[in-house]
Parts: sequence; C-alpha cells; structure tokens
Amino acid sequence: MKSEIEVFREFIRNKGLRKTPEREQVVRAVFAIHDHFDVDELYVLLRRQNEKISKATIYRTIPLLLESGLIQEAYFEDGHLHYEHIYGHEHHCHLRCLECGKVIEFTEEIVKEVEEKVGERYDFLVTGHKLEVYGHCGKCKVHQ
Amino acid sequence: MKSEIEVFREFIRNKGLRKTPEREQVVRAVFAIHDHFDVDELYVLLRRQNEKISKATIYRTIPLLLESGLIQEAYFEDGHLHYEHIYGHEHHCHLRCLECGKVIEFTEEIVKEVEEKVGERYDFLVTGHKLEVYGHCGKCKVHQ
DNA sequence: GATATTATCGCAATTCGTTCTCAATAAGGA
DNA sequence: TCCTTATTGAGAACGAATTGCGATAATATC
Repeated sequence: MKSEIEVFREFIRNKGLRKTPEREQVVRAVFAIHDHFDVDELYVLLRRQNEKISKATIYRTIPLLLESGLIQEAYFEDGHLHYEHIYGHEHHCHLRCLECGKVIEFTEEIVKEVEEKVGERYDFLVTGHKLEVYGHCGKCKVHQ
Repeated sequence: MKSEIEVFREFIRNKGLRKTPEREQVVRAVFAIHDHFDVDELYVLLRRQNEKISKATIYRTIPLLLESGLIQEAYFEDGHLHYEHIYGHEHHCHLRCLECGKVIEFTEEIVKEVEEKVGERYDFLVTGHKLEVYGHCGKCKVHQ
C-alpha cells in the first residue's frame, strides 16, 4: 500500500500542480493527527514543529486533500469544519453525545446495503455516505 | 395533531419565554418553505412579505426551533448550515448528487436497526441520526 | 547548470456568516 | 394601568475562510 505522501504526490503530478515542501508538510501534519482535526489544529501543530506554514496555504491545501480522497469533511461544529483522514482507514460512522460532545467511531456493515438499495432506487452511482448517530452517552444520560 | 405554531407556543410558554409576533413570523416562514432552507432564504421570504424581521432575530429563533424539535440541521454547504422542518414529517435521509447538488429525500427502515445496535454496543441513549448518501445522479453520471 | 516561466507562497486585506451590544420597545405579571 | 425585563433592530464586532498581490521558488527549456 502506498503511503499518504506517495498518493498525494501522484495526485499533484496528475493534476499538473507543483510538488512543494509546504503542501507536503500539511499532508504530514494531517496524518500525524490520529483523530478529527480542523485547520487551526494543523496550524498549531506545524507551528510547534517550527514549520512556518501560513494558514492560507493550509486552506489552499485542504481542497486538494479532499479531491485526492485522502481526507473528508467529518462534521461542522464550533463555527467551522472538522476533517478526518480516510486513506488507509476503514470507513466508519460517528456516534456523538449531544451533551458532552464525545465522538465515537463505529463501523456497521448494514449501511453498505442501504447505499446499494438507494442507489438502485434513484438511479445514482453511489460513492459514499456519512452517517452520524446521536444521543446521550453512558455518563451523561445518568444526570438527566 | 397540533399545528407548528401551537407546538411552538407551547414550547415558548414552557420555557418561560415571551410570545412575540417576530418569532411566530419566523416559524411561519420556516413551514412555508417545503424544502431545505437557510437563514438568508428565510430573511428574503419575510422581506418579500413586507415583514420587517431582522436577521438577528432569525438567528436567535433558530436555536429555539431546533430545541423544540420543529426543525433540524440538514447539511452544511456553501459556507453555512441548511435546515429543514421535521415536525409532521416522517424522518428521512438525504441522497445528494456531488455534481449538480440535487438532493433527494428517502426513508430506509434498516437505519433504525443500526441506531439500536450501536446504542447498545456503546451504552448510548440514541435519539436520532443523520444519514447522507452521496454519489452521481442519473443525469450526471452519463457525462463522465 | 543557467535561465525563463509561472505556480505557489506569505501576508494583509477582504468577504461572509454569525454573534454581540445597546438603546428602544413591548410582552406579561402585578 | 403600570412596572419589570425579555426581546427587538441596527450596526459593530468577531471568527472562519477566501482573495489579491508582490516575492519566491518549482519545473521546463535550453
């Protein structure tokens, strides 16, 4: 299996874009965070490593990462988008606590069936899905 | 079945808030749009009706509508959230075309099972879910 | 390897959605 | 009817995201 950087380089090459250290630092930062992340977290992480990458560059790199299939939008919260890397990961869904905000990742095969059924029913070529289940986690539901 | 306005009034009363014409105009606008909507669409609709409701009031009313269960967040697109009214509607999921942006609503019973399974597995009191399936619609997939 | 072309960079300014501030208003209880 | 105070509208403020621009550096060409 190719590494993230290799996938990214291939993507960049195929698009006729330039391979730059800044973009690759962003890719590395993205895959160094083994969790959901937002632009500011990337920025802070890169800053701590004494990499002087501007936020503008991070914002300009995000669409490339999305398009190359390395990351995807996870959810919108606190006034901005959060992402997660998906390359090399099994697809998963999110279970979110409405009270404490905790997010658990889970996988569920049945959802694949839903994809197929719905795709057929409405003549869609389905490429993916995003499922978020929400409620109250074990700790929080006690206090009610 | 109670009307939206009645549900809203009850909610307002129970919370000890005040019944105002501005809030009720927003509720009416929300249920006048039989589709997904965003804040600006509400604003424009109210403007056309010569209702002088400020955007601030709309923004302040949205959380009340969410909390009362009359509406829910549908998806984040074009830099802002889109909502839909759910009161009086069967729960549904979204099928979105990544190319033309078309959104189809569908219902699928299996998802309920996923809710139950996951809730049990992680000790959650599940209250709902949001499922978005995406891909390329019949028209768009031809052009590829 | 040197040179030319132009994509990309950082910075600052800008845009855009949303929230806040505050004085004026009006809802609802006394 | 009066009083208290939640709510309103208008605009300022805020934060996320985008864009313009001069400087820089990655690639193609020689």
